[in-house]
Amino acid sequence: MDEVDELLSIRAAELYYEENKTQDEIGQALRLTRWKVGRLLAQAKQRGFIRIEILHPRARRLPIERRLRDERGLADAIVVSSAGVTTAEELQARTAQAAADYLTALRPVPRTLGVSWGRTLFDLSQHLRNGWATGVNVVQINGGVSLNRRPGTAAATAVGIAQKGGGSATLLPSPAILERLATKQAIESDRVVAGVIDLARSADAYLFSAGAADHTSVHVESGYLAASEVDLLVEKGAVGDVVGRYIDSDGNIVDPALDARTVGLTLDELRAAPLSIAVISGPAKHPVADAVVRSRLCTVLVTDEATALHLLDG
Amino acid sequence: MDEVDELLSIRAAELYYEENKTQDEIGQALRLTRWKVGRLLAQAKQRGFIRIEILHPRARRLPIERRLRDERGLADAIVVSSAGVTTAEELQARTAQAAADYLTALRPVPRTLGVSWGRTLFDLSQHLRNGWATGVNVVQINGGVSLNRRPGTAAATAVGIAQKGGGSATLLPSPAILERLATKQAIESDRVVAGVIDLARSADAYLFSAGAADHTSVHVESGYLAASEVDLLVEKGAVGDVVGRYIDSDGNIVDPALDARTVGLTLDELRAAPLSIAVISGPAKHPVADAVVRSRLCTVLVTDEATALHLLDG
DNA sequence: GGTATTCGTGCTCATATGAGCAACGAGATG
DNA sequence: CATCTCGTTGCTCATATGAGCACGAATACC
Repeated sequence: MDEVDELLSIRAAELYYEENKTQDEIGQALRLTRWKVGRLLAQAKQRGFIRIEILHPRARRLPIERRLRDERGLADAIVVSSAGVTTAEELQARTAQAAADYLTALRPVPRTLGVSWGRTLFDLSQHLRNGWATGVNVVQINGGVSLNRRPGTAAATAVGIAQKGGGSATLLPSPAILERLATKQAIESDRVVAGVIDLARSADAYLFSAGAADHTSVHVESGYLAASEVDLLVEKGAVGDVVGRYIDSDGNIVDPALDARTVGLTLDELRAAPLSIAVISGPAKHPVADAVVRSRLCTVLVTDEATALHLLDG
Repeated sequence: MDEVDELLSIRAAELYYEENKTQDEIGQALRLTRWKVGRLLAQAKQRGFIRIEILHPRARRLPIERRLRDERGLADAIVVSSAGVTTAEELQARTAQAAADYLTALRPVPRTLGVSWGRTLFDLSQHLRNGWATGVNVVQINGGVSLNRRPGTAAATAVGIAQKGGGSATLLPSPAILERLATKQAIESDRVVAGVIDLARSADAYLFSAGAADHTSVHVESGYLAASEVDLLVEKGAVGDVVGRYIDSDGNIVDPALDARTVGLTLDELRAAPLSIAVISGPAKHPVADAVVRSRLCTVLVTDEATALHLLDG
């Protein structure tokens, strides 16, 4: 295709897409046959001169979703468009909304749903519609009594998802991380706690997010970890946490001693699940998202466009 | 249109524009008739959810061009797309290229073309192709011996346009602005200078740009005006200059005494021309562009998308 | 210099899409 | 409660578009 044709294809595209002319009319205007016009338009598209965007908070990027499924072996992928997004909150809200939509449309409806907690999942619980399901029981899969500010978001997340789904929530009455291994073992051997964890193991599906390994982490905010401890984990290769457990870029536990003091489902139990939905968005979480997908911690990923492209490029 | 339909129209748009499905296939996927799908897509478009952009340095914005013609009474308007533009130079280059294209396609070809000078027109002269016309004579319409750096761009502009158009250039051998009125009158009564100005008055078409009233002005750069003098003009309401003459937002001369010392075509002579092409781009020139169009200094405007929208909004 | 090959062109035909219309149903109105 | 009105739906038909094909010109190759 020579330069003249390139210019003509642009002129044709202007008349076609901006002026809504038919290819025949364009042909008359540019002194071309309508077949030539059709070919010019096809070339303009094929060469990437035409960009079509869907501007809507609920818009998804289906081609990227397919690439994620095909190239990264996911059972399903939901990628929200970031076109027109200005703030990080907006991106988070879009992703949470998409995850809520996915849950709502999920068939068969899980009878028991294991959930983690955190900002993203709380947001998700807020975006769910009342009656999104009829009779879904929710069980927490990792410890989560918030120590500092915003107490109860962990509980509110599980309870919210359950109530709106016409079911009830089973909370895991334990801190996320304990200071001493003996305490953790004692708690896990408690009848109630052990019962909840057993129930969590039997869930039909899991829903969780991931945290970045930095000072904004909910673990720091909630007081389970000091900022300096996170720095140490990063030095050991941590890229973020999943259900409270810090992993490196290969999805391996970074600090086994710390992990042993963490209450809840293990990562291998999560990996064994037939349906585990990860909801991860934002540039800060690109490394964790990568680790989660590579190490097959989830079968379904809900994320944003930029994160998805990061996963595909790397 | 209720919320459900809005969501459906987005789903339909995804399948239509990103997955290249037919409306019939989309109907099957979403359990709708193909007519419903067509209507949903039409609504998505009409509500502005679908954005189609043409990404190319030569792309123009025809709907904006039409609005400029219709709403601002221009004989013609060329608006280059600023999609994907990152630097000011790029925008300038696109606009200059579009003006060069316009000149090349102009029919009837002007026998004599009056030109101004400046960065924009120099850029334009560089973008013209050899042989863009056969036998166009170019005449300078305002004084333009550069005093400081980049000497000769004024001459190079006129000569370049003429040579590439198979004609010759007639230069106006005079400074743009003289220090004393008497000197200006003396120069204008010189046989050669008077002849050039007469020729300029008889040109078939004029091509000029406009300068912003700030310290980046070519007049400051060329040494005709001190930065402080420009500040003074701004205080008196100047928004920029056209062929060396400073105007306010209504297109009136800001400083008649200064204007009397400026050599070249007057603004009223320019306004009387049947074809005068202004090439103006960049955010800094929004106010001058407005003044030029409002006061009918040009019949044809070549500009960028943002400037055009500024003219239409205000 | 003749022949083969490739590419672009204009066509036919099948398909996708949009305009316009009649029938239907939900809600308003007497 | 009957009727009216308006908006929605599924349709028919006209039009716009894309796929595939045969031809001819330009280029490569023997």
